[in-house]
Amino acid sequence: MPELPEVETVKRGLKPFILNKKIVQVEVKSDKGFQGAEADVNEARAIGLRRRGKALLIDLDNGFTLMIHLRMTGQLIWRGASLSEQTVSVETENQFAAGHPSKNFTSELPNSQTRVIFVFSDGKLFFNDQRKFGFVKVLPTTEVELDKFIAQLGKEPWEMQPGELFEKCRRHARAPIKAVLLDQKNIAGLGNIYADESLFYAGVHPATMAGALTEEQVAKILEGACKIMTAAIESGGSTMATYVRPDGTTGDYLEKFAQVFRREGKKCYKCGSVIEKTRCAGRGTHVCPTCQKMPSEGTERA
DNA sequence: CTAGGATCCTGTCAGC
DNA sequence: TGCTGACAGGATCCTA
Repeated sequence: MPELPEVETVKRGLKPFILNKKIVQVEVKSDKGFQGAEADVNEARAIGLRRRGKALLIDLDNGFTLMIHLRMTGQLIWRGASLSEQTVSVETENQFAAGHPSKNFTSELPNSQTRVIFVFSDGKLFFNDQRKFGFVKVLPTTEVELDKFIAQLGKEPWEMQPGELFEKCRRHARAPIKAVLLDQKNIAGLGNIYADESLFYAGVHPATMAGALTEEQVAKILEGACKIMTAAIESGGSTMATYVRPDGTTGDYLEKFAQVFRREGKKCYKCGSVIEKTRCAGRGTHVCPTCQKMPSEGTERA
């Protein structure tokens, strides 16, 4: 799940716990989840946390940087002192959990999904991932911008002008607009949730060919992406606090802001029509059939 | 060059 | 209950 707002939430939430702290030891449980040399991390101090698109960057005081990508199901969980061997609740102090919401947020760690453990002097940072798509990569700080993923990344939504996104749409004129939004080379940070939500905001059907959109429509989509993601960050992205209900049961953090995502079969908040789930750009896609009109014949693509 | 599909991996859920 | 197939919030690689 982790898209831009979730990674930003991880960055902000983790900062007070690990900034200026020293990594005493790294325990790699899954080689696939750790690229680079452990020796370049041991005994290093975290001196800065940054984010580019969906990538989290932790700069160390020895000239190296940890690049962490959570992909679909990654999560970062901080447990202070001796909290790792026990279950915790939202009220527990000195803990923080964000990323893909799952029961790992509150359960004992490590568990079978733990890929890497960063041991600090006063706590542990767990990198968990149900599927092994996410990774931690150690690279020289000066080479972060040269990393293939970072180098190709499009602009952050807030730094992009509507005209630039419109130009991307013209470049990919025959692709559905949703595919254009999901391609990180065009614009950084949008994933399946925020692409669907931004398109609903703009009243644009996801299957509309990008080249058929007006500059005004593209501007509206970009405006939606910025507003929705800002609101998501302010409400805490996907953290334990937004995932665990007051009574302790776990739920869906999307309930708090999603207009269409995972709302198939339910009524549109705007017009009352039933939200539909279809497939577009190879992904599950949610639309309000009334608010997001299918373009006229010949301008669509399944 | 672009667009679209397969693919990495584990877990869950619907349907039989 | 147990099995099977579809699908899951990402990004890359391969093909046409």
